[in-house]
Amino acid sequence: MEKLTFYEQVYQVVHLIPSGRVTSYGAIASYLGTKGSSRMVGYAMNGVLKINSSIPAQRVVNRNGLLTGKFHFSSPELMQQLLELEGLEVKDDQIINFKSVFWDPAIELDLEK
DNA sequence: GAGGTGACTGCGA
DNA sequence: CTCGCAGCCACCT
Repeated sequence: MEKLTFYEQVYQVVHLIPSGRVTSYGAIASYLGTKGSSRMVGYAMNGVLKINSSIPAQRVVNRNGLLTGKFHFSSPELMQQLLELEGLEVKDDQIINFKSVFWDPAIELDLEK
């Protein structure tokens, strides 16, 4: 793990997000060590989506639980639809009970350690 | 090599 | 409460 770009690192973490859970860009950034650059996570997703559209990017939202990046999907409504299919509640582009479904890689992945 | 961009975040007014 | 500004860093042209 040295030649991997930020995109690939983000890709792996996002891919590890369990169904029905969501995380924030800041959480991923913090886990990757670049906590100061939460923007890079979102930027990475944009690039990763182009090379691999199978990534559950709908599980990645901003720290408010708001679907900020929904417009980057095939359709803006697709992101909310995917989240609802996973059992999440979305209202006004915002995830209901967000903290209850929040999945922090820095905690969940570091738990076994 | 340098400049521009961005799916964020936190703090101040 | 809402709105605005600055910092942050990797990737692309």
